[in-house]
Amino acid sequence: MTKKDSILEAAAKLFSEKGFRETPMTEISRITGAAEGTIFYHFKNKEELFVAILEDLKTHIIEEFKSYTSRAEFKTGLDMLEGVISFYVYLAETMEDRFLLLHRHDIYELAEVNPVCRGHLEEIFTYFLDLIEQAISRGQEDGSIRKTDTRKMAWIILSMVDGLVRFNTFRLYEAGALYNELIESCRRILQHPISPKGAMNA
Amino acid sequence: MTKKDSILEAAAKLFSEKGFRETPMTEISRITGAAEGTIFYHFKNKEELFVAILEDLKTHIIEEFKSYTSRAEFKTGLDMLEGVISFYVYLAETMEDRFLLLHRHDIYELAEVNPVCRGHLEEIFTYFLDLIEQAISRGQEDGSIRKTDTRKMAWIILSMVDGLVRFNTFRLYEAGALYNELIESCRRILQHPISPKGAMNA
DNA sequence: AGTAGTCTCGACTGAGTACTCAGTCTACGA
DNA sequence: TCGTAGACTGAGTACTCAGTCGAGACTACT
Repeated sequence: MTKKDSILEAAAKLFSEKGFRETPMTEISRITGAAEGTIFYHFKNKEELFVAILEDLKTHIIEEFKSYTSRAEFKTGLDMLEGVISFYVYLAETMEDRFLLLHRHDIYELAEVNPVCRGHLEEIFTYFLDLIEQAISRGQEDGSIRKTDTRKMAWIILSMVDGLVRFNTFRLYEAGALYNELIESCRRILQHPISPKGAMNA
Repeated sequence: MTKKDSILEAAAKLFSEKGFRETPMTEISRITGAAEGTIFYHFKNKEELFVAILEDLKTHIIEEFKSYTSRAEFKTGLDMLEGVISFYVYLAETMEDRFLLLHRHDIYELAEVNPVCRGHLEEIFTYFLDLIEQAISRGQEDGSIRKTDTRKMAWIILSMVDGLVRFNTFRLYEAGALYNELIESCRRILQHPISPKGAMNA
């Protein structure tokens, strides 16, 4: 692993755990064994290092989702939705440290003044939303999901899932224990209301 | 208004807008007109000032909710739930600046090392959860809400509402536009599934 | 007027902090 | 063997910030 990579790795961990402002460059230097000058040799300043980390995270998350959706097979749109949600929860658990970055305020503050940062952030959320919307549309076609404004519903679902992940991250509640309720709730929000089984044709 | 009060007010605004670490004491001093020494006369250190602000926020939020629930009249548990949610959204909008404090990471980090801070934070969330749970229980008694684990459902509802408020705060989406969908979704999650109208007796 | 307690002031301290820069090291081609 | 380009170094710089301190103002009571 190159010095640059180890700087990225260590900084990602520290920025997630402690925050951007709270992480001194000296600590990144200490942990990686790279001199402080080396960090500034590779990254113009601290902010640019942060944005580089965010870009990596974006690429990684999107790749993970692409790999998942390409290998999974969904019978219905509702199945797809459940799959996507459970993969979101799974990913948030397995890469909790890096997901945490998305729940820090740092990133949203920087996004307000740094268009590159904002771009990456929007790409991540747009990707999630598109995926959810895609599942909803498909479900509306095959009859597994009732007719609604797909974008708005996608926002509602994402809010719920991400809100839960966030409570979990902050140790206010263990999201794992609510997983079944989460899926069940999504189903109730989107399914046809009439009967528990047997889809109604559109 | 006393110097102490104006310090509390200005610091609350700054901590919410810019964050704890990002707000220098000199700025609080500059805005209030109080000397730096005065701030440290009233508050032992920056952290104690932060906790004092959180305590005020807690008291204020809980009072607002108490006042609301005491003057509102709900026909059913489901009505009460809708009322509580809409009041949450309303409060998050009208006191957006102070609500923002609850969506910053600062507070959760401090809560991990400062038990007083943690106490206040838990009190706020416990209050919300209890209120939602109370509405659900009442709804289960009067038949407007189906039988489920009330605490778990309260978490789900809170996640959804708070997740949406958070997206709104971070300017990723305007929550107002999703208000109807939010209420509708809660209703779908909690109502009996069989028919759109006419409650089923327990 | 005298005094004690409360409150306010702001220059000052010293511990950090991001970033710089002059120079070293290493690999490799001529 | 030498020249050179790129990776790397770490002491140094300029600056920020939480917190201190000694002095003085205001108030209330004797």
